[in-house]
Amino acid sequence: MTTISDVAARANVSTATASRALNGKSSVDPVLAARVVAAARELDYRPNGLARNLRRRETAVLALIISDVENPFFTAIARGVEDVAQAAGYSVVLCNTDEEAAKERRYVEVAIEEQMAGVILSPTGVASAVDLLRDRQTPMVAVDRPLPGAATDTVLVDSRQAARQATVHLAEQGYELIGCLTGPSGVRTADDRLAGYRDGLRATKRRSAARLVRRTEYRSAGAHQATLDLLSQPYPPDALLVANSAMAVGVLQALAELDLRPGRDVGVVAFDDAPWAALLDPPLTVVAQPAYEIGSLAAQLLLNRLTGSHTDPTTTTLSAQLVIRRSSTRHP
Amino acid sequence: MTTISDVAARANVSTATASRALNGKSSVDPVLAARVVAAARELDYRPNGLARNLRRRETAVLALIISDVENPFFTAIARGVEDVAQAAGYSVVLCNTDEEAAKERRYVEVAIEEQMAGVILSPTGVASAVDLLRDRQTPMVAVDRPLPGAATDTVLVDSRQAARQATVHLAEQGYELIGCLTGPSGVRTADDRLAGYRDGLRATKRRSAARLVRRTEYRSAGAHQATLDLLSQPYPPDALLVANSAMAVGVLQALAELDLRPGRDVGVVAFDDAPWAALLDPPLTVVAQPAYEIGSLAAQLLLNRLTGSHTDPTTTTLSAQLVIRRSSTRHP
DNA sequence: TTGTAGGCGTTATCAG
DNA sequence: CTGATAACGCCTACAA
Repeated sequence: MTTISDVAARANVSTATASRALNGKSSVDPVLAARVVAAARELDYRPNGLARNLRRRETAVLALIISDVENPFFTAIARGVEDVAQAAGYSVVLCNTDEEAAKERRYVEVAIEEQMAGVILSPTGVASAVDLLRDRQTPMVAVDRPLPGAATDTVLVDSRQAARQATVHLAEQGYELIGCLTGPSGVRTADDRLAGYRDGLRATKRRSAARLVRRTEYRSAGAHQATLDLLSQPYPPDALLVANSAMAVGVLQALAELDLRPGRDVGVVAFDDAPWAALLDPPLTVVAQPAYEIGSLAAQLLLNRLTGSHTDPTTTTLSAQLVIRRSSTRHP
Repeated sequence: MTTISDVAARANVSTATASRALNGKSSVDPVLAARVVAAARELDYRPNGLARNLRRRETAVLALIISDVENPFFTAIARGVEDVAQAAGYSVVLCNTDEEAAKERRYVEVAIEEQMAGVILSPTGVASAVDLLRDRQTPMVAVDRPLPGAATDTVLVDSRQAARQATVHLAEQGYELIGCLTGPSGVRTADDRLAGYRDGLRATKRRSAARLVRRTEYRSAGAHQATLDLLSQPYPPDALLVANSAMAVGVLQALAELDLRPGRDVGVVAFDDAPWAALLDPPLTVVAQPAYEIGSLAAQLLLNRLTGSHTDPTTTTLSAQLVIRRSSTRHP
């Protein structure tokens, strides 16, 4: 490994001058600077980031800790984060928690130990991991889900309002027994979507019934089973509000197996506008969340903190958009 | 920031002993060890990974450099990598190149500068970035696409054979003018799929015609346009082989706009078995690639190198599976 | 403008 | 088994 002192030696200068020349910081005699740059090129010198960061006590790396790399909602967030971070010279490390508090904690520890500059995370719920960051005053932004103690910049989507709107929409289409399939209890977005669903029922003078609600993990398999379960009841729901797109896959599979057609037999609205939603027959009505914007905004907030802004933490709530397609209208 | 010497001081031992106790390496008097551990806990000590890695000259982080975080094929690879890496105590950094050689190079440089333990990448084609790794002898595994010079462990899928098989399948279903939509020239998987398509035509005594082939980037928008283009010709194709699932979205959109029904009007087979493929009407025939296995195998190979295996580089070619659904059969 | 020298936090070496 | 001490590679006072 060639080090800066190799470069310095070859250029016949001190390591200090070499460092200065390479970083373009303080003023260096152009002649010497040229010699240094030439030497560096000849030796194919690459700075050792570890040493540099150890010295500078910071790393130009941001951690983005999310609960599912395979969920398009989160990968869209990742793009938003990455575009902004890149532009500012930061790299982004994507970490996958699988909704497990233990993994989240582990990744937070990694972020701390590697002295990463900041963390963007969608908290799994339990606050434990976050306290570590708070204690160390590592800049942090919460996305998608708020943090309990919440002296933290946060970017959310108004899930509850969106769920309410979707539910009202289903009611207006004439569906009577509207069911809801949401994520695990304790996961804030799942709770919010359920609350919004109940708001919607109330607004349209419907009674909410526990038998119309199922909670599973935010994945296809659970939703599939839950749907079969819901629809095998005596008075099954004639519409479903589904809390994310992975679950929607399971729901639609189940409906197909039961030979029920979305829209005609069972109204369906799902969160997240996946690229394939419009391809289905009938096309799937969705609640489109501004995922890319969440990511880019979160990154922007984090960068502001990194450059020393000491304003009070803000919470931004973006709104989602109901995109009505035919899975939620009474047409056959 | 509390350092190891704080811990040592509080436990009344030297930093050396503290380090040993904390790492459980060499044998330490149980009494002292206990004091150290207690002190560390009381001070909420977190080791500084930078310093440790600088000293150890290695980092327990692997870089996974892929061309598109939003492509389910790559996220599935990521899971495979992550599961294996995690189990071995490594963290995984996911980097997104957007198929741009410049970004690839940048991430490779980051990986080198941060002294990451190894790199798994799906090369964009140009070899430049890879040479950096070779020169430094950073352990590396190529996935999905081979490397030119190729003294490197590689995990591939037999795209060509799979494309051939898919094409033959379409021919056997009675489609006469089979077209092909593939990725950019120079991207190996795109070239292979095209070659396999031509193999398939040849095997079924069909002539290949340039007018039945379109190449665009591996994304939905380009495929959409290309499909409109292909089908607006005098003698349009009656079947299409599509090189990935993002492109399939664009193709299916275009078909819907033209009021053409997959299977009946235009046979369609696409690479990658996305979770939604079976939900479409008609369900989409796909070439399922073993993405998770690619990732886990690649990670395993990399870990072997890290632990000092000096065997010759291997190239593993996994096979893909044609999953026949109704988009490629003549039923209406 | 340049060079010298010290330290970032850890771990490895080598005496004791 | 323990403790000084010397690196790891880089950056930055400080002095020249």
